[in-house]
Amino acid sequence: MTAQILKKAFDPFFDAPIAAWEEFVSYSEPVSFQKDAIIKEQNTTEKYFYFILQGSAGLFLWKENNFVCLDFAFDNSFCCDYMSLLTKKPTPLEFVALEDAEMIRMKASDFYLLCSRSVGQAIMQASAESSFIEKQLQQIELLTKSAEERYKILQQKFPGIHQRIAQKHIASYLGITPQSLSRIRSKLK
Amino acid sequence: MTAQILKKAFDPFFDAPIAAWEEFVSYSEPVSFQKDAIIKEQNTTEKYFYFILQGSAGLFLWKENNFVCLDFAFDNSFCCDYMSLLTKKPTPLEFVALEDAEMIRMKASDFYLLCSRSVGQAIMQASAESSFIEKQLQQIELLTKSAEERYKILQQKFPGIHQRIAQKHIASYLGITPQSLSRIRSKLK
DNA sequence: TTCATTTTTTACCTTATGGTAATTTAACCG
DNA sequence: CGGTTAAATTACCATAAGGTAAAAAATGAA
Repeated sequence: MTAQILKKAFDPFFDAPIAAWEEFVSYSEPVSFQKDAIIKEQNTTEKYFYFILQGSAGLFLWKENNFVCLDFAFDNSFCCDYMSLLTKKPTPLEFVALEDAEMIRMKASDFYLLCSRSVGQAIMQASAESSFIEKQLQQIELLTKSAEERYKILQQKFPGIHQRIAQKHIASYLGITPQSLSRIRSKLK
Repeated sequence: MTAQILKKAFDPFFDAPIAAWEEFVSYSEPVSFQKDAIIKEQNTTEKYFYFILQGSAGLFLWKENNFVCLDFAFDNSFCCDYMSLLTKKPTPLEFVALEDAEMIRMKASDFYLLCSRSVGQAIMQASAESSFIEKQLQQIELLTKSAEERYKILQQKFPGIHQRIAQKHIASYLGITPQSLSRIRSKLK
């Protein structure tokens, strides 16, 4: 059952009772996307909060003539254009399926509702906090590590990412061009 | 009164009743720091949540042989090693006064207590959310803007920052060396 | 399978930024 | 106020990464 999957996925991070996850799932609906499907278009407001059961997705931003990836999300993680969901305003961010994906999702209005309920509220607070921490870690990597080091860290965080995600997306996430990542990779092996 | 200052500072971002800010202040104590005072040492756990009444502070990370600045905080803003406060674990981050500063602060235990109270809880949730959004904006700047553009954006965000903060700290925040920032500045004028 | 398209690799040169060091300027302190 | 220290500037060269382009490889569709 889906609530069990959620509880298992998040138990290492914070202890929410199974009832909280069951409430979470009760507000959610299943949804699936094909690879490259645009889940949320740029300059729109996020309407859903997603949990990936299987597959992967990425949050992108248009820069000059190509996309930059701000975040990868894989199986058993929350994802969405969180900035837009929180501000209830459109953002230039695009949310894209990077593989065929099975997700569950909750309407934004239900997300806000859960935020105000005692059970769901702890989950939402933890979600905001862990999102901040992840972002700060990304900032630290960008400011203190070389592109090569960032690539190694990404591989440790998501082993096998190179088998699932196009190299150009990984390169954009690292803040370099696909050519540079290709050079780094050939140097490493 | 301090609660008024807090309400006025945050009214543009979310509407908390004055009672919430009064509760916030009731848990807080005044504290002052001299320029360059280390408010929290690296590899310790954050014990307080601060609000700056006057002055400025920065969050730093040691990199090889110098410090990198992750965040600046000026008058009328919250600050602390938020990652450490949330995880209750030590971080390599150092929190430093960049000018003589007047702050109020709340013990971490009171911060967690307020998180669980209905009034304070909204503030804490908003704090986590806005911290995330700020971090994501920083990540976007690092990934999509040149050092020169990032410098211009920083000046717009904190007008007069150059009169208050050492250039080497600004350079480290931008992800470049003081020499590079000096070159950019001489090119701009 | 074959063809078309996209992605990755490689090469060549350019550019932005880093490293070292010396000089000038500013800040700090007695 | 002068003297010491730290910070900012400037110059020189080194290096990591970008831009363009072309070839090779992989992917996807018919």
